[in-house]
Amino acid sequence: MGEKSLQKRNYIVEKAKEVFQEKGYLGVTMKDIIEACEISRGGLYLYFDSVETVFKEVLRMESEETDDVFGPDILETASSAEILGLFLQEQKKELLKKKGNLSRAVFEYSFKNKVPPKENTYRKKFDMAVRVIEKLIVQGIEEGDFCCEDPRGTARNMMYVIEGLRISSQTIGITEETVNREIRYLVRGILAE
Amino acid sequence: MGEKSLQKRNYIVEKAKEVFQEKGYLGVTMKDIIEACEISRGGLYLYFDSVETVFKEVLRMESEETDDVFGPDILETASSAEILGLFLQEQKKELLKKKGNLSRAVFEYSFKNKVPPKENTYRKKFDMAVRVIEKLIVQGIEEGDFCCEDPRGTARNMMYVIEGLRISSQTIGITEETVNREIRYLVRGILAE
Amino acid sequence: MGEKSLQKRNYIVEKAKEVFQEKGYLGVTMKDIIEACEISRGGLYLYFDSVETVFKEVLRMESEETDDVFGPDILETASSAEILGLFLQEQKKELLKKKGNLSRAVFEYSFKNKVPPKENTYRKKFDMAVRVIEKLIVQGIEEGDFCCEDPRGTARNMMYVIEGLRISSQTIGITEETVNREIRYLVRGILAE
Amino acid sequence: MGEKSLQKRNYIVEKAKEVFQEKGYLGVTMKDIIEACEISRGGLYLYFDSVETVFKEVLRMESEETDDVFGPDILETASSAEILGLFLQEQKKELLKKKGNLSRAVFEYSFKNKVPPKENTYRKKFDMAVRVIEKLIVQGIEEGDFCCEDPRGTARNMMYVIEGLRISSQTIGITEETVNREIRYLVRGILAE
DNA sequence: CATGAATGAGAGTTCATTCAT
DNA sequence: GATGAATGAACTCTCATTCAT
Repeated sequence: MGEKSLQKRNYIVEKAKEVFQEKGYLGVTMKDIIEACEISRGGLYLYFDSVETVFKEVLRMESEETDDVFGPDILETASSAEILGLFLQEQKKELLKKKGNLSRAVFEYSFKNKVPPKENTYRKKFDMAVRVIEKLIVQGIEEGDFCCEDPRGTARNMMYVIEGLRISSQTIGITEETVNREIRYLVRGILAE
Repeated sequence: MGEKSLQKRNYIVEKAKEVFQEKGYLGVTMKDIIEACEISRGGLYLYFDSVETVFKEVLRMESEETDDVFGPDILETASSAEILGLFLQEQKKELLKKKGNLSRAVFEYSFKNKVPPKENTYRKKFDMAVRVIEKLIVQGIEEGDFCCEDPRGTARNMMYVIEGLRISSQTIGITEETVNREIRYLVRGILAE
Repeated sequence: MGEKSLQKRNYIVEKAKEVFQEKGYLGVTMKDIIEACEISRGGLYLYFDSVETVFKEVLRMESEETDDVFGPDILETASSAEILGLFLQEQKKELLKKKGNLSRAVFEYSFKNKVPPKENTYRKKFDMAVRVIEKLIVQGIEEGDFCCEDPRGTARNMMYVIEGLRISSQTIGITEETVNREIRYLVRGILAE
Repeated sequence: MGEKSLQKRNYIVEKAKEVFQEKGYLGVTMKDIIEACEISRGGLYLYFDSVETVFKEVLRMESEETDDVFGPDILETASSAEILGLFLQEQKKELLKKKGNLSRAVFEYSFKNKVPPKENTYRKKFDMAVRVIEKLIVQGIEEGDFCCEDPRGTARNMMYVIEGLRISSQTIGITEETVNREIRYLVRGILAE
């Protein structure tokens, strides 16, 4: 595949991503993608042979793009407590955003395709986040900001709360105030008095 | 509709429920339900005019059936701490069970049909559970078993963790040990030392 | 079939007639008739085994009812010219009426079922009308009101104009003024100067 | 849509026209058209999304094709009386023909879809015909062949007779002799003695 | 007689997928 | 590479007709 084709492939993935953000995963048809891309039916099949293939690629690109949330500057200058605060704000922003939210699509895809843990990028992200939080808590304790007996358990707990908020925002709906309250609750639990 | 047809209607709902448990909501066709019920095309349409109508009825029946988790005996004899423990075990059992789990279907349905909070039975269940937990915590404090500064916040936190576990069990997959660990973490947070 | 049943049968025909007047013939289903009659599905089949059977009966009853347009009083006291005038007014009223008009149904039925002339009640009515008009013209000539070289041809011409107006009122739509104008034209053609 | 598809589209319209001529409008299904065209289900939907759309197109093409009945040669050399005679013969031929007659379909379509006069092509054709006949009568009077006090009324009368004959040929059935007789009657009415 | 539940054929419509150009 | 016409399977929904009660 030449460079031209690669560009087109990426273009398709970009456009398809918008469709998945809009409509979820189940319910998205090849036709939807074709129309979003304004290409021909056959054209899409040159690059992808099913909605699933496109979606997997969307996920792959997504995970490539979202590697570094925090720039090196922040990591050096800010305290762990501050970084954890930023991290949680980031999570809040993501789970509340209406447009450009792949959550629903990811959920729907996960429901249908039970992926073994090893290849489950969603799971990897979860575990990674737990480790990051844990590390921040440990550092925070050293820095005297936090106080916590079970950093790993607390980190996991935080992530499950975030997952709970994420799914709730897609189902029963939640307000920003609700998220703020939950985050405050989480942080209060580890603050050194 | 006579009593006979009411029986049949219930029969259809029962069978359809199994289908939704098996396949979720999106992706279930009238044909799936027809085959599960072993009735004719037209036969199903006598009772329900769309998959959605059937599903709503499944939910309605479900909510009717699951009213009283705790018998009066338990409520009188057990301590609040014990009841909360039972409640959490109940949640664990439900969110871990492979067969007979409507979670996926409910999620998929919620994604597609954003229901206003007032009519959202899923939300009502959530809020009800928060209130129940809060009350148990307060009583537990009085009974000297628990110690907690913000019973309502804690109750909400517990429910978001449970929601997080529920969605995780449907997506990344979780083991019973994981759930146990999270529940222990939650309980430890309110135990009086 | 007892008297009771006969009553019910007639009731069905009455109600079905309203349906045919409303919706034509093609497009009317057994269900439509059942709903109009507020009887059971099986109930209708006890009396009629198809929409066509019902419609034939509607036509039969219709032709029985519409025998004598003119009372004996009128026939004795009025002049032929006056009677012809009344007859044409009658035709006008019928072809213009919105509700209670079987024309469309009769047309649709005739299209589908080419009936041999002998049994074609619609045709019989046409021929009968031609004869009546012819007779009136002949009498009108004797009475000195009309002047016409070919009474039968004129009578036929009048009926074809009326048929033309009838179908036009069902397709392109016509106003009462249009019908008046045509009738005046027809009458002027036979008036003695 | 490229030229190729335009050809196919026209092909479909041609074949569908035959179906409508055969079976009328109501009662024609997409399947009928599909089978007549020997194409696939989906194939038809590429071009038309309902029976009605196809039928409208049939009518549109029909009206495009039947613009000029009379060549310029005839119009220059023949007398008005002769042209009127030709016109009436043309009408006769059309209303009597068994195959290739869209009348029934047009009637059925008109019954179902009351079209406002402005857009009603069937009505336009009627009005156009009235004007043509009127003009011929006026010219015929000038040429000394005709004698008529109310050319427009007469023209309208002729057209209503023709409409009457047309619907009669589809319902009660008429012979060529009947049509000839009526035409003779009409012409005799305007011939100068 | 009367009911209405049940059946299955058939109509409409959409879409994934292929393939000649 | 790219197009879009073509196919047929699958889905939704309606109705004529039957039949046990």
